[in-house]
Amino acid sequence: MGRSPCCEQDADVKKGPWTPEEDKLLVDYIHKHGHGSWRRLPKNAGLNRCGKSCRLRWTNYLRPDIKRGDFSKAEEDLIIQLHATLGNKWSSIATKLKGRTDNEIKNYWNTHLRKKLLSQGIDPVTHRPRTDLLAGLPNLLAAANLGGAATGQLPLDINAIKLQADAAKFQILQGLVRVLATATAAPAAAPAGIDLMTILGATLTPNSGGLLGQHQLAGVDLSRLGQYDGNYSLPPLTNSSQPTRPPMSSMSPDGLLERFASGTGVPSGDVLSSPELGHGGPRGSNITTPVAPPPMVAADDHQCNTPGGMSSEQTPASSTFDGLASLNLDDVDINIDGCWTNMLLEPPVWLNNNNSSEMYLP
DNA sequence: AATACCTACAACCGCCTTTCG
DNA sequence: TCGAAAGGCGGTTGTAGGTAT
Repeated sequence: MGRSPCCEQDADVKKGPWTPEEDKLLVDYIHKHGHGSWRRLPKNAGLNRCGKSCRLRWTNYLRPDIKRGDFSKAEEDLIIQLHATLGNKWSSIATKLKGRTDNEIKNYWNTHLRKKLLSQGIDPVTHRPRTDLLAGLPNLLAAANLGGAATGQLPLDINAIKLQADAAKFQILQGLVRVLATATAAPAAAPAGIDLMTILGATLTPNSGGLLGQHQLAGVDLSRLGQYDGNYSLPPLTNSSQPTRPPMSSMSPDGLLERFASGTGVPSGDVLSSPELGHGGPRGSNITTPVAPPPMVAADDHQCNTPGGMSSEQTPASSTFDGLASLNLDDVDINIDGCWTNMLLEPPVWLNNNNSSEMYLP
């Protein structure tokens, strides 16, 4: 227990990238003698390296059966599938991918697959749709409002905070948009996933100190709620199968978020102006909000009400800002001069096929 | 052209488990 | 049975090359 590093006793061993000469010495020695004891190998092979370093160099790079080059789609899918069941057990995953090393798979995961999943709105840790987008809302809104407070005591760059809050709000809004958009089509396909309605319900219901006023339920056909099976999943963020729309970057989420945060509700057809927070999007950019999905779960769902807004789904490995850079904002279906109907090309069937106006608040 | 920033990946570090005398 | 040595694993860091400003 508490063993010292294997090479600590020899401070002169070389570290850093291997040279071709060192590689040759190592390969030649192993071909002749096998690796035997890794600790004794460097001395026997004439290498000024730690045995552990030799082992890693051999197993991760020099071994003849290592397959190099890009990962195929099949390999990608297999890694994702295995990671979903095994977690970060890279060595176990590597045993299923012939010729790939655990280190290579781990690196590929961290540099490619993790980002890929994030861009699709999937938590790479849980392999389930991300919930932290909504969970972080209260704190981020608080940060955004710092600029309006006459505190003046903190030596913080308020503009920087605003920028951060703006960026986060865009992402949060994306999450809301996707939740709302998904809710319209979800009954057709409802694979296992998080309970988004639970999240929205707990987040938005007035009883839970949420964001929306109770009266917003008026006009919603609650009898159709049975169509919701509690397992809506998020669609990929970069779904661009819909007609071209103005880029999201041309509108501001401030108004919408402010309304959500205030608990005053958003009347149907209500055109929200942006500058509530004083640093919003372009002047005159308006958005019209559809009704949020009705709260399905009562305020006794404490998951989203805990201090700090952390849900049990959230992990340190996926912060609110993760994947922000890779998000394709231009694919978010929000129209600056119209309403969100463009993003809801399909009728809101889960509420009422005959009268889409029920999607809007009175 | 110079610099800053980003990305990918090889390599290292430290802890845990297994093996062996 | 115990403890040290060795191997293995996952997380993290360093760096080279590419790209943007």
